[in-house]
Amino acid sequence: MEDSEISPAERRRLRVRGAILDAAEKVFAVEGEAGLSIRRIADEIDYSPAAIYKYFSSKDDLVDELKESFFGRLLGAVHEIADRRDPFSVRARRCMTGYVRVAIEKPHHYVAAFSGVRADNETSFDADGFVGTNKGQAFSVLTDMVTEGVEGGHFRAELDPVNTAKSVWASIHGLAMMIAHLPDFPATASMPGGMQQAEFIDFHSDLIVRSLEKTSGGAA
Amino acid sequence: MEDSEISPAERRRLRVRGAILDAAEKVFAVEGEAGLSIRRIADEIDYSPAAIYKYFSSKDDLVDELKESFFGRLLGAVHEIADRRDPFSVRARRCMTGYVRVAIEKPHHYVAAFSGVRADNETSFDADGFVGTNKGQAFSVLTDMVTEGVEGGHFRAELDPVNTAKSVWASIHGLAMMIAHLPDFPATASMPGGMQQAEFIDFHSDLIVRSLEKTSGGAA
DNA sequence: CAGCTTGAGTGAACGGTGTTCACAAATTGA
DNA sequence: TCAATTTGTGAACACCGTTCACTCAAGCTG
Repeated sequence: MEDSEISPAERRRLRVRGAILDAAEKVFAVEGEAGLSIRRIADEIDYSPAAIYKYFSSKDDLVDELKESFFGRLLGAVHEIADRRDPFSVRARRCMTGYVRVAIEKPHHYVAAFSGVRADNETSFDADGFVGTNKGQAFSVLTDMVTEGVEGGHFRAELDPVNTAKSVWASIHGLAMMIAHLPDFPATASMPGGMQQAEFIDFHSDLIVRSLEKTSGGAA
Repeated sequence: MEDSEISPAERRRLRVRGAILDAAEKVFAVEGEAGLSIRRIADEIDYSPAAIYKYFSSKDDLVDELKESFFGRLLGAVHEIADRRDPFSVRARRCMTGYVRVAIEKPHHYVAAFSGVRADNETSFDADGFVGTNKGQAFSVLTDMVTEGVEGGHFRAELDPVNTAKSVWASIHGLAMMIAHLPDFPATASMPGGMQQAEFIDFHSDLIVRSLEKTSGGAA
């Protein structure tokens, strides 16, 4: 076995590190970044607050790892959908609905994943290191999909894949954010014609795809 | 003059209150909610931190007032556009581009206006007090526009105004949020075919309107 | 085994936050 | 002028992220 290179000490270290992340994840999922404090994590895992700094250089560092791992899962879900052998039109829709669905499973994660970008570093959209990011990859999945749609003749030929993908991303991002902030955004019981959440996500995705398709004219 | 009901004392009080809000606004616009602290405001206006609590019951209260007043300006701008006598198709597009344009003039305000909703109270989308809110009014402007589009025969007849307006709002909200978080979201110099910001907002709005229109098929 | 080095873990502290509270000062009304 | 109400304050409380000198146990080396 080649993995015997990791010593018991390292294994112990990794276990404690994991415990920190687990505790943080649990609090973060329920109460968001606001409810998460170093002292709280330390309390949860029966360590002193200062101990955490042996494993993470700052709270931001710790939270960034939570965000990245969440975005990794989100990316995985979208990739899994995009790689299926469904007809293009259903695949395209499912990419969007899937994105929103997974994103709002952990609203605090999704919101935080975008909110924190500014303070971090100058995460320009096109800066180096974006393409390698989970976020960057999620974007390239979209770009590929639009490209395929244009080349396959499903989408209008004049659509530039990069800009179109950005627009699509913005639209589904908007819905995800809306639901994350106003949990019952779609289902407004008091308003007539309100939809359930899943139904509305389909509706929204359908509108987006329609805006790209060659022929969107109704029947007849 | 009937406004002589306000005594000099009240006028003084209002002036101090205004000074607090002004100082807060100035800091908030540049550094966002993170950079805003009661002590900082107090410093700026040469008062003690505790004094502020004679005018606002909490920091959240103070910030809420900033957000509401910003959203009021945003609402005013959209209304102003919606009430113009332009042809419907340009008015519809301008509503969206205008919304995004004004929203991203104060990115911190716009982001905060949505972020804080959750903690506040249970601001369900359809709860009482939403229609009276600036946010609620901004939404009804959109609903009216979609209704007009459907009734005027510009939009597909099967579109439900309420759900459609929500979808449209989500899409433009998404772009506004994207730009607020990633300031150079549209203009990716390193990627070929990148657009400038204003150009991209037009592009995005156009896609949205196209998804609603009866005939979106390309030429010929 | 002794001795030394390395790293984990800690308690106390620093500077920061929002907020409260008893108290002083000033302004108002009678 | 005197009482009452309001405005403003300084000190404190409880929290926050973070640092630092310190202890102590584990691991390696001779």
